[in-house]
Amino acid sequence: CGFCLRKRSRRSRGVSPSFLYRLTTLPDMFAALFSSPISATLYTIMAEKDKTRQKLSTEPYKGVRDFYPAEYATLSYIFDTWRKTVEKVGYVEYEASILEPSELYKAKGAENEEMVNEQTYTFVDRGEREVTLRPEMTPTVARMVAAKRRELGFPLRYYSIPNVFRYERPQRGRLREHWQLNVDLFGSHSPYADAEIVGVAYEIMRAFKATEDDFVIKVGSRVWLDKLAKELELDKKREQAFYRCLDAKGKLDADTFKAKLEEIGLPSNVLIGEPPAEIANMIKEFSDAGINNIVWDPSIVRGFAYYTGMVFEVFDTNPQNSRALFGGGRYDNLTAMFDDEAVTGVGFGMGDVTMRDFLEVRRLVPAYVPPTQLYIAVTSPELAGQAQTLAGELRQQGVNVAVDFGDKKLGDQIKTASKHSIPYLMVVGDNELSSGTFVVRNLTTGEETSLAKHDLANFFLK
RNA sequence: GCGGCUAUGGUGUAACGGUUAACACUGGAGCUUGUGGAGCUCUCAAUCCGAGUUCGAUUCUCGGUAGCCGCCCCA
Repeated sequence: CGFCLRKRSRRSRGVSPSFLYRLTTLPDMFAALFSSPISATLYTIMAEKDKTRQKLSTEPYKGVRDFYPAEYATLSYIFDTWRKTVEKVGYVEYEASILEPSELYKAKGAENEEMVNEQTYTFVDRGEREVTLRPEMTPTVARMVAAKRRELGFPLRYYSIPNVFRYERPQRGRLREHWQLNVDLFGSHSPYADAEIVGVAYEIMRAFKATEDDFVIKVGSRVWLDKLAKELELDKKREQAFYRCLDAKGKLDADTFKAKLEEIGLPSNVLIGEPPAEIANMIKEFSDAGINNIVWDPSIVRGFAYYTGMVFEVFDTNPQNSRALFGGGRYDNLTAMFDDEAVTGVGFGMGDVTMRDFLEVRRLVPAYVPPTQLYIAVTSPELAGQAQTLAGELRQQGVNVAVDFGDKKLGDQIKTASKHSIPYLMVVGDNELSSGTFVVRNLTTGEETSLAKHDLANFFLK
């Protein structure tokens, strides 16, 4: 009854049941066969076998990413650009564990508790402690600053590139794990501190080779909004509805936005007004310095977060991606839950995912070049040892060299080098070893350079 | 948490409900005794999971799961 098993067998040899069925027109016979004890037993055995053969999925966990070298190089490029830019302005890097006690995120009230329960990775450890994978870095850095407030020295310029986790449904630009540059300037109320942070955001965009036309930084003010709310005599509920409406503004067309405002009982011209003097001054100074894509926009609120002063968001000017790339602002009471004396701060955070999307759309991601500079192909396995020795000498002189073991055909070895995007190839065989002259080939251009052994390292180090 | 679309080898695609699930690329072996992207030969490899309808399901229905897109949320 081979065909009983056909469906389960890996390679079907023989006749299919449906084909036989059409020939025979004897369904009863097959019904009998299928229900026979022997075939039923065999079927069960095969099914069991299939189960034990089941392989693990190669998919990464939901909402997280694997980074193969080329992708990791892009991530590293983003990190390097971040680091280079903020360190130029005096920011220094800190790090902490991804594990935090859950209280850290729940402390601010029931609303936060709900967020922790529903949108974080939280578990109980063996010591009955409730632990959360950090969903953001700000509480951590607030804790660190509060812990050593008296010895740190202000103004304090800190940055970090932590991976952060959130438990929610992945979608475009939002995964369950991402890396987030956090830049914070603690301990100064100066409007120049606000300006420095906005300026760093600007410089980061420029460091990624974005032009001023590619993005715009919109600056708003919670102080301005609070004053407005007071003038309009908004209660807490209407104020929240107002902010929510402002937050959604980017997604709405002008008429829908006006309608929403009217729903709350606000005039449609409610957002017309002059910026606070410090912000007007900041924008003017940027403009004087030749930077013209930083503008006043009172509709910027940055959600219901802890911001208390200047707030800003960086927008992609591409109409197809009109969402905010990232943003930040001033907060005044961040360390309040640890310490009586508040430490003020201004800062921002930006994620690697949105940054990568931005760069990809604008073709600003640099081409992948592996750290390996040279691949040595070997004409026979017997010469592998000598090739290793030569490679060792080159490494001593600072060249990154990978060596083939010579157990594949020369052509295939070259293919491997090419597949790995290694820029240069060199063949080591009897001829080269006896003559002491080696040919280095550029695998992109095909250009070959003949070099004596003692000139090899120089070729790569120049 | 809610909604829409999708799900076939590693990748990209194909298959009126009916023959052994096809093709290309990729991987492996070779044709080729030391020089890559070519050609040829051989080869590995798949219908997301579970029910249902049917003589028969990759195909139709339902449920689950996953991916993408949107909503909610966005610290």
